[in-house]
Amino acid sequence: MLDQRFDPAASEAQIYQRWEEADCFKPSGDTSAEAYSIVIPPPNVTGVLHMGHALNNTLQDILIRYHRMTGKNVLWQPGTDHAGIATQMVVERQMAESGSNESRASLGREAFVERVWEWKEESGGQIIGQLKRLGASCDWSRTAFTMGEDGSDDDQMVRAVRKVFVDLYNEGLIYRAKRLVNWDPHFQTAISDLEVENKEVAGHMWHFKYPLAGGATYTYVEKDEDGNVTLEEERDYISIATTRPETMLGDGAVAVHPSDERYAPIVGQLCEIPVGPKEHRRLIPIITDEYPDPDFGSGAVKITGAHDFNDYQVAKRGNIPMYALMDERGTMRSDGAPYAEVAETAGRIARGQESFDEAKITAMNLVPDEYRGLDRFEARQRVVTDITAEGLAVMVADAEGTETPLVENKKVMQPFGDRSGVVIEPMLTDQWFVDAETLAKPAIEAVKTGKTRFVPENWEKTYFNWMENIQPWCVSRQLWWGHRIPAWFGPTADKKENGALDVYDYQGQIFVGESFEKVKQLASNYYGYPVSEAESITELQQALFSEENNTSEVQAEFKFLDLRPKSIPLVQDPDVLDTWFSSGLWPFSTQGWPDADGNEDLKTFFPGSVLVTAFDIIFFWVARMMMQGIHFMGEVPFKDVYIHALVLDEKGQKMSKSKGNAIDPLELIDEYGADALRFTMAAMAAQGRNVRLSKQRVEGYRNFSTKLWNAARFCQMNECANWEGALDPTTLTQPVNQWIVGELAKTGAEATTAIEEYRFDGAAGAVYRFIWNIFCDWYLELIKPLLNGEDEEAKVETRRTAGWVLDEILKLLHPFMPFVTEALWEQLGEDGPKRDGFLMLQAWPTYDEAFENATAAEEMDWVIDLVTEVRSVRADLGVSPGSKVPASLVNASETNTARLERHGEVISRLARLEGLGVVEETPEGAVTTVVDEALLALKIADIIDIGEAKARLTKEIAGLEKDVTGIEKKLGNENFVSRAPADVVEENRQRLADGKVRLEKLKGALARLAQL
RNA sequence: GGGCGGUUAGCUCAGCGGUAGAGCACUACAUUGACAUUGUAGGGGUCACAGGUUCGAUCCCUGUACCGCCCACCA
Repeated sequence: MLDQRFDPAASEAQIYQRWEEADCFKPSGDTSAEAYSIVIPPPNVTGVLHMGHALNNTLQDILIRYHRMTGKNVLWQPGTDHAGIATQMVVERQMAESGSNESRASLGREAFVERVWEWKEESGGQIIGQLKRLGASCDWSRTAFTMGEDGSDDDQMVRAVRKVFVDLYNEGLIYRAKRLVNWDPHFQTAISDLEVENKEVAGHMWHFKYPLAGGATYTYVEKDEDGNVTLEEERDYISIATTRPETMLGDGAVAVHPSDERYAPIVGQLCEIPVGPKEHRRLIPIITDEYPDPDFGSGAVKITGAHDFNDYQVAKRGNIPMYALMDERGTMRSDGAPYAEVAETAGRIARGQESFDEAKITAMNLVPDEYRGLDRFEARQRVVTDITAEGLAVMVADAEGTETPLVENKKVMQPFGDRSGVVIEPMLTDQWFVDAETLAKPAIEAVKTGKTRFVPENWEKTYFNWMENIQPWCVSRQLWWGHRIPAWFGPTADKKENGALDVYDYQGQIFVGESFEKVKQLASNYYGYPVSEAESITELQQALFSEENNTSEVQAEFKFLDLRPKSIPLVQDPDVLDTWFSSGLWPFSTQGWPDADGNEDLKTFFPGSVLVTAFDIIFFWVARMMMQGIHFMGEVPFKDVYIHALVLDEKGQKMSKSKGNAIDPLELIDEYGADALRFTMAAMAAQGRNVRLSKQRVEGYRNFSTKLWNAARFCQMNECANWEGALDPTTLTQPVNQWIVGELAKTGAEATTAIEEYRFDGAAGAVYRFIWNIFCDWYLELIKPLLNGEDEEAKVETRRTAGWVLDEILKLLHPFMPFVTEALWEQLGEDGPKRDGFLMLQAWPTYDEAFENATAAEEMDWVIDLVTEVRSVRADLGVSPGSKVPASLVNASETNTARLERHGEVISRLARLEGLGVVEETPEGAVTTVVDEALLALKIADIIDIGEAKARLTKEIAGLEKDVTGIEKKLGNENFVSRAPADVVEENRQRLADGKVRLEKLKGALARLAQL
């Protein structure tokens, strides 16, 4: 006998364990069956399950369980992501909080990475355990990790990443370049555009005067739209607006639009940056460029190529030097020569008296001595203060004529690191870039031609928009935790005819290969000398300088001539790859690529059937998988991309720990069970919307599972449970049984279609309604008389049908509520013939047309309508619920007379009636109502308020009259009759006829009431 | 500035060219009879606004207003 209710806390883990031990999650291996595969979006290895995961993985598990039941060879590929920045951050924070003196720096690279591996081993199982609690039926024996087992050279995952890097490099699709990139001063690494969040913050716009060189002046003229002069004055300066005064120190020019007549007289002249020691004021040229907007601000823009993305473009176009001002922590540089000296050089460059190259500019630190080492925001304040003190701020007069510096308070968009939260600084650095534009082209094409389909479709637009405007992808990170870039730097060297080398710098030459062994070959061919691996530049320097190697004279710094070294030292790039670089390979790297022996799985399970993810990582992940998948596999990585909503709190806010509004899915599982949470996720997963989660909703679905449990309990008590074999609907004789199997078939079809179309809410809703509103509310009530009756044949048939329908219900509900359904499947099976294995491995139900019996459906609808009508009348007229009311059906048709004979007992029972039969005359003292063609008479006139009964009828008549009038009007409209589809017209005629008949009867009933 | 989406019952949301729906909440009644994590009945909506297309619009089109989100370089 089943317990009173299902206890998720006690059962779920145990059921899960038995599935797992029985290898239920593994692919069937039946290669004759269609393959169905999904790769899990790998959660951060050290992460914890949040509501987004709960939704994401519930939907995947529904698909996986459904397709597994349909007999496919199903793989749900699990795994975790090493999550470079996030994990490194966690471990660093732990060390800081532990109170020990250890830090990343103190440990050094090797020990620190070792520590992260330890942390991965320690906490990496947590999220997987949590996914198991949710019921995720992944094949855990294949659990993958984006860094492989141990990150060693021969690890398959590592080899996959290296091969991709090397191949792309050799194809010219990965290159190293000095570019302006987003720099995170907190983590001290470059990050990609996507990892930057632009936020609007309160800022200021300062206006400063850049005096013309040598006190030159010009006539500044402003005109309105009609060309009338509105301002004309002599000026000895050009006015500049900036939100970032500290970057003035690195200005290389002032730019104006070529069409801007105001500044035409001074284009080509020099002006002075109004900051820094007076005696070393730096001069910069006034140039023209298309970039400045003459209508914005003063129309003149300072150009700081090394600290602003727009300025960078202008500087590149105009060959303007880009002076870097900050170090990797975002503080003002304090390296290099004293300011006076550097400013002098810069001056000569500006006047065209000295040539320059990239290396030279990079080495120049133009931060005045007194600002060196300052934090960038502190420096900003100092610059503003100093300029203002000198009277070079643009002044504005108030109403009383008092002049104050012009400082506009305005909202400015500022870039923040999505992980660090600090202001991102554009920095000129050497980084590795992927030519995303080239890779994007076939990825765009694949979606255009439908090889990959977005569901819902509208996300294609988002995808196209981003892909068509894609920028080079910066893939190098100055972190320690991640895939080390397989590139080695060696000295730039010329080979001389005598076989000796002239070496010009330490690491100008790049060798890319999958291992040092391969690179060694490349490099020794290149140099004509053996090569060795050095740990660092220092080591490399020492090697080059060492006596035994250096047979030459050192002519100048960085130059070694006539070198005949025993070996040439190479240093591996210290940087690691962007996490998404390896995540992008996930669909095939998890299937054994690039190894030949991995190809069976690869053939079977690649491409994936569908990728299930939220829209916030379309760019980060989906796009990258598309690009890398198509490039390396020659095929799209998945056929469908199902984009689901974000989980928000009840108020529609994004859940986050910091806001404190996060609901922990594990707490919900503890409280209501995984099934309830899963069903909530499915029911709320309407396409293209956000999911607002409330506990109440989860509680409601927990109640649903209890409802099912009790229905099963009822079946069990009545010996309905667990009958063997299939059910042949054509052998059924009882209308109620014929009807329920038809309703079940409809539900099955509805649920199946909905799942196939990724309408999880539709599928969940269909099953929910069938179970609660049809099976429990009606069917179980309707069969009670049969189960308790004398007719043995009918009893057997009913037990059999009820038990069979219940089993079918368990199958249909299983993908949504795997635990309670599996528990019922098992426990119901205990009394009868043994179950044929786990529910989760049963075949998904399909039903042919024989299950639908229209006659039985009409009959049972009539029964239900009749009962409902009586209940409604009774409730409205205040008849006490317990009392039995004498009732009869007046002038019923033959059909309904027969129906009443069959179902009179159950109708009487459900509607609390007695003496129910068919009569020809309306009995005395009866209140009547209309059911179908007949009048239903209830002998309650003496116990109710006649006024209320009248009111009830009057209201119904009024409503019906409104309907009838509306339809009459419609049918009176010639255009409607002639243009509307025939079936719609016919339907309306029928409704009108039915309505009129009913109306007449209701009016008759009201008249009769009036006589009482 | 560009793009996407939303506006339907008190709340959260489905629906979608032809009778406006669900869950929760609310109201009334019901308790030995599978289930109070329950049952029965009920109240509640000019489907944001304005035009248009159509025999017919909550649904399609155009515009307006608010509300979200994403992308974007205005110093």
